[in-house]
Amino acid sequence: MRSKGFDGMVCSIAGVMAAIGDRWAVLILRDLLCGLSRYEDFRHSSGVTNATLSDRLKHLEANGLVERRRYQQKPERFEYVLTKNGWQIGPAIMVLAQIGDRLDLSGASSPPMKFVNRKTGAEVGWSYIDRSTGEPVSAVDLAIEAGPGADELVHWRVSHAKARRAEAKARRAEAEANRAET
Amino acid sequence: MRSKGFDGMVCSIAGVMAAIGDRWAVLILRDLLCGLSRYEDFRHSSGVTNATLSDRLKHLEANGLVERRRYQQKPERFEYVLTKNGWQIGPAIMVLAQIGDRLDLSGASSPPMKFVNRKTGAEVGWSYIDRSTGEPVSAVDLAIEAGPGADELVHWRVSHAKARRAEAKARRAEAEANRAET
DNA sequence: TAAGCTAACTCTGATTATGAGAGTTAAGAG
DNA sequence: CTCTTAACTCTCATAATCAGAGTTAGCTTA
Repeated sequence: MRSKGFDGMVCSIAGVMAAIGDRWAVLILRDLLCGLSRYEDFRHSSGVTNATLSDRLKHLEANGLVERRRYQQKPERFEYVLTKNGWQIGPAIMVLAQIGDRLDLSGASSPPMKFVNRKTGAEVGWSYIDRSTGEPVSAVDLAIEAGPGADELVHWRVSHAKARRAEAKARRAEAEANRAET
Repeated sequence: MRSKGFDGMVCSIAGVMAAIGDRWAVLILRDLLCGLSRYEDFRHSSGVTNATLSDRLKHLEANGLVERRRYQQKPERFEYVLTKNGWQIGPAIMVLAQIGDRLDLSGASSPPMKFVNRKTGAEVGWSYIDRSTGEPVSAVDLAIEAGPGADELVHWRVSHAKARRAEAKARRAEAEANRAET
């Protein structure tokens, strides 16, 4: 894992990606969320190689997302379980799965996995919501702003993006004008 | 990108991760969602190196998430914008950001970015919802099942996970019994 | 007219990660 | 005494990444 450049970034997204590690780790997390817990489970489930799996488990452990613990002595055997923090990654995996289904990237013609309410059996999805009212919010109404923890780069990103959108709008207006002229 | 093993997997999560590419691509996607669009924007924003950025943009384009287009001639200059499919990745990035904030992985003491409703200014979050009723669903009620597109491996994963949970339960019961004995 | 500058790259060479698979350890099973 | 299982570690060839230099084409400033 070449995390150079990811360390020291002020960005929640970069932070989570660094904590996870790479795409193999995402598959391990998927398996952990399903309920798998052993080295050989992960190997069988995702086809990851020994060196990579071993490394990724250590990384997840070092980042507090996974806990390694002995489940038997004689011979010693270990399993891996999600920590409290590790469970927090769940929603990201679920959203990823549903995006994959929608964009038809699963490799199958219909969803290989589904998420259900274990009490009612109903299918579960997700939605943007207004944090104060709890009302659903449409994707088109979503805007990104600098938060209280923003550093200079984040401010640059947000304001520069605004400028880019303005430029694009101006170009569209000009193109429109040119078309009207002819 | 060593995508060996990711090709041919029947898994929506692996599919999206393969389409995205790696964590640098996630940062590029973040920037695109913010509104940045040019090569130098991405470089400045994420600190990615030339070779990697160039490669990642090509990969995203090849996977239909990003479109490269000329925005001026003399000299020729290009920009990158999200395609319709590319916009679908948005929720994943947002969820990732909010997880990072909650786990305090942003590198700052408070969120560097926030998501708001551009109409009302209210902060936007997300929630699990029941797909038929639209009611919110609690994370503890969420269960993963094999879907209609599941192949043998997915079925194995789901049923094996169930077995693992049963084993863990039995071990806990035994440990409980031992403790009661003494 | 020449030297700088900008945007969007490509190229190079040293370093680091990955994939495939063989080997290790410790214990129980046949 | 050999086989099997679980959880790894080791090796080596190959592929990806980093840092930074170079390229191209048309401005712009002196």
